Formats: sequence, structure tokens, C-alpha cells
Amino acid sequence: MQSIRDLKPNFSGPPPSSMAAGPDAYLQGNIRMTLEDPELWKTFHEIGTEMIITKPGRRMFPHCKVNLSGLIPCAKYILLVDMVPEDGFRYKWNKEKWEVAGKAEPQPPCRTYLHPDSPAPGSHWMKQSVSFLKLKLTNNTLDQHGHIILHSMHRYHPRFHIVQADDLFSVRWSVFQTFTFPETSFTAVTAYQNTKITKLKINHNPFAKGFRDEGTNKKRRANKSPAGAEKRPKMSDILNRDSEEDSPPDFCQSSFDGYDGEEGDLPKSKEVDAVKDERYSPWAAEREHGGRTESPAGAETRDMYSSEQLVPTPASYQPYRFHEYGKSPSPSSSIGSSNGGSGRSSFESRVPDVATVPDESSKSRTHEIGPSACGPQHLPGPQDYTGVLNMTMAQTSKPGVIGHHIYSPYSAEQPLGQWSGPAPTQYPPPHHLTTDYTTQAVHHSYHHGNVAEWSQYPLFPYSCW
DNA sequence: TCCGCTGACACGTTTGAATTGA
DNA sequence: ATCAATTCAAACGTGTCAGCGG
Repeated sequence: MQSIRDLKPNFSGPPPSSMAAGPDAYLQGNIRMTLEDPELWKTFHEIGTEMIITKPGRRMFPHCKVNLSGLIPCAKYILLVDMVPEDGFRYKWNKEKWEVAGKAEPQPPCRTYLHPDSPAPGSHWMKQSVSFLKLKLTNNTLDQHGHIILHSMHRYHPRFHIVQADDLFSVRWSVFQTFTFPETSFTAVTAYQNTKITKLKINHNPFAKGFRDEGTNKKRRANKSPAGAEKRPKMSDILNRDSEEDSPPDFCQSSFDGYDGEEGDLPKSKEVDAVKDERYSPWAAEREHGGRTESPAGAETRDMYSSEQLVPTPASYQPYRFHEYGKSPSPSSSIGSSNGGSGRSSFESRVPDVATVPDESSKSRTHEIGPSACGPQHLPGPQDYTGVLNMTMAQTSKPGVIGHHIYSPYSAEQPLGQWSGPAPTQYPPPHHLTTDYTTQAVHHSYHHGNVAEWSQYPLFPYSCW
């Protein structure tokens, strides 16, 4: 078992080995999520990932793609993603690094993207990787397409939630198991600031092939007038210059320089090694110089996840807690610590059974007999929908859903109604993943007890459900 | 003046309908 | 008539760039 401290110096290194599902893969509470393309994510992360946000909405790149295991094959699950502010600051790009530029703007309407396959049985989620390709980010606070609204020049990280529930109504009675991957944090921007990120995106995103050096966009470049050339560096200049002189003051030589931009390939192991050896990013620079490890928020705010959040469920209180990877005495920790072969970031949840999760005995039968043995799950019927999440979701025809701002990426013209739930006007207290991005993933579990009680509260620490 | 935002643009990928052939 | 393979165009995604506005 590898403790979190053991991992600290190795953030850029390979994730804990062997995340292959063990014999206890279906044991309750052993849900495991692994991030696809962790090397790519880390390559971006080391430089300082930026995500373009536009009014019509922009996809993420790299996009969020995860693998799941440990689900009950016949039980239905809902997968959600939301974006969490990394801290309470606004940033600016200055001299090749990010600097704090003041306090964060008030939190825009927070939205949760529901995977369009939701709800689906565990077997469905586990049979292949789950992609959130269609998730879009926008800076349009009046967006009516259900895209996730972010502020430019603010930092966020995606948070994945998996809920065992037959439908959206059941979500509120279910356990949220939440996963985050430190390397997926990013800065929302309306235009790329760091040319290295631009180059990485061009080299890896197939849609940006036309901007690669070997691309066929010579005509376009040739037609461009020289005017404005001095205002912003031309991409061709950037591409050429980066490999020559990327060692600005206070921004140490980036591993990115070693990248040869091979036709859409993921970073080669050599490149990843370079990243490991030279963990320099605009953030890293600040970490070193500012004494903080991840954000300007300061160390005193860093272990919010370590503290319990009091979810108002007196009868069945379940702490909202942060599991430090590898610290849990659970047997699965050893599994997680030996998963290097998969090359994926992952985290295995260890939550106790609650809510709609079938009891252990029934699950054992399930495992033996198979999905056919899974009887219908009787979940509490919908009673109180106040505070239903703002959610981007697959088309649903369930009565009562539309009126609660549940959006579908495939039915773009849902009306934007009143935002329900507590007013999303403030950031939550700054909360941080870990002390220095060393965990492979951060997991939280929520237990929502009495509906009437917790419907008065945001589901997530900052959210506006 | 600076800096962030926006929309038009060119280029490439994806997708699905239409067409063709076995 | 059916099905699979191929073709083609529209839709979509992407970064670039110039101009606008606070």
C-alpha cells in the first residue's frame, strides 16, 4: 500500500499500478473509476491545462473519459459531471505564468452534466469506457442549452458522480460517490494564453489537424495580412519559437519542448518521463515561489475535504469525507497500489451501503445468479422535487422533470426556467483536492437521507441544486 | 493603452443519407 | 428485395485573427 505521502513526489509518475478489477470487484462500495488517457491529461496538467469556453459552448479537450468497475451489473446508475472551482480567485496570464488577479467572480449558475446514457445498468457502464465527449463549457450565464457555465480566467476541475438510481428522481435518495482527478483541473479561458497548451491541443486534437505544421493550411496562412502580427504571435511563429527558446524567466524549461507532435499520438513514454523529471508548469512555479502547493488559497484552506460536511440527515448521517488514496485500511487499497500496468488514474470508493443499494446478501445472489436474478428495485417514489438539480441530461419524458431544468444535450431547446435550490451566488469555502495534487483521485461519498430535509440544501458543497 | 471577449473564417473530422454493387 | 460497402455533402469542432469594448 502506498500512502499519500509516498505518492507526493511522484505526481507526474505513473499512477498506482494495477487497477484491474479484483475478485471483489462487485462488492458493494468497491466502485472504482479510472481516468482514460491520464498521460495526456498529465501532459496538459504539467503545462497548465486551459479550456476554451465560448458562448455557444465548447467541448473539452482532452475530454473526460473514465472507466468504471465494481458496479452491480444489474443495478442502474446515473453518471454526472460538474465543475468545481479550484479556489476563490481569478487569474491572469502574465509573463508565461498564471498569477492571481483578484477574487473570483460570483459563481455562475452551476450545472451538472448528466451522461446521456443515464440511467443504465452497471454492466453497461463497465463494458466500455464512459465518455463525456459532448460535455460543453460556456461562459454564457444565460445559456439555454444546458452547457456547464464557467467564468473565464478561473480554475476548475471536473467532478464525477455516480449514483445508483433507477431514474432521476431516485437520485435524491441515493448515495453519491464522487471522484475527482487532480490532473483534470484546468483554467477556463476565452482565448488560449499559454502557447504550449495551444500547441499541445493542435497536436493531439484531430479537429485541429489543420493547424499542425504538416497541415495543409498554407493557403490560409499565406493569405493573412501582416497587420496584427505584432499584436499576437502568429501560430507559425509560436510553433517555431517554442522549440527554441521556451525558457522564460520563472518558467522553467517545460517538458513540452520534448514533444515532437506526432500525428495525434498520445505522449510517448519518453515524453511522459520528461514530464516527470521536469515538473514545471505555471502552477508549479507558483507553488515553488509562493509557498502554496496548488493555488493561492493558502494551506489553511487546503484540507477542506478532510473535514466532514454535515449533510442534514440525522437519522442516517454519513459524513461527506475525503479519502486519501492509499490511506484507507481497506483491502482494495492494495489493489490500487499495484495497478501501474493500466496506466490510469483511478480511485476506488469504499462507502458503506446505504439508500437504494441492495443489501449484501442480495448482491451475493446477484453475483452468483447473474443479472436475471436482480429483482426490480423499489425506490422511493418522487415526493419532493424542490431543489432538483440543474442538470444536463439525456432526453427524458418523465413528468415533472422538464420543469426542473434538467437539460439534455440532445434536446437543446429546453426552456430556461427558474433556478431551483439555494441561490448560487457565492463560492464555497475554498476547497482543494489534496495538499499538492498527489492523490490519484479524490473520492467523496454523500449520503442523502430524508428527502424533505436535504432537499433544502445544496447537494454539493457549492452547488445550487 | 491594455486585456479579455467575440465573431468570422479556413480547415479538418464526423456523421448520416444517398448510391452502388453483390 | 436485402444487405453491405462506398461516396458525398452537410454539420460540427477547432484554432486563428482582427476588431471591439470595458
